[in-house]
Amino acid sequence: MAVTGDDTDEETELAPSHMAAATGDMPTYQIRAPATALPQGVVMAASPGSLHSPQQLAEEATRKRELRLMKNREAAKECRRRKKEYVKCLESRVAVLEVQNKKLIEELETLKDICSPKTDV
DNA sequence: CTAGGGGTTCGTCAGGTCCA
DNA sequence: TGGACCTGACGAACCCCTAG
Repeated sequence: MAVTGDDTDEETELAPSHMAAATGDMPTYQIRAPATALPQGVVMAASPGSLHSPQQLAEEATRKRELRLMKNREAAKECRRRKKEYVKCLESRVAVLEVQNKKLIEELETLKDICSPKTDV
């Protein structure tokens, strides 16, 4: 996300969405992706109807768990990537606002100089 | 050289929200 | 309401730096 000099748009794609998740005051910064592509190598389950023996059931449970862990692993990576991006975005915004603030302070000082009564020396 | 402290990254779990 | 998804929290592994 390129942040240009005086870019002050209020609604970036990373703007905090609906609410603070779970515990906190930290805003969320996610956009629900419409679809998640399965990582390579993932084989979808056989139809449940084809399972018979306890061993097959156990294998299916194991396979489901591994699939879940893999998906969560990918989700965690994506979540961290978005968070980094969000933090970068905030930092850029801070930089922009600091520049703005500095300019305003300078302007204020200039106006004060102009408006204040002169003191003779 | 090495113990250990601080920082980063990663995988996992738990608990929350969202949606069919 | 159950399953999918998201994310904070936590611990482990790793790296780098520094004092002794």
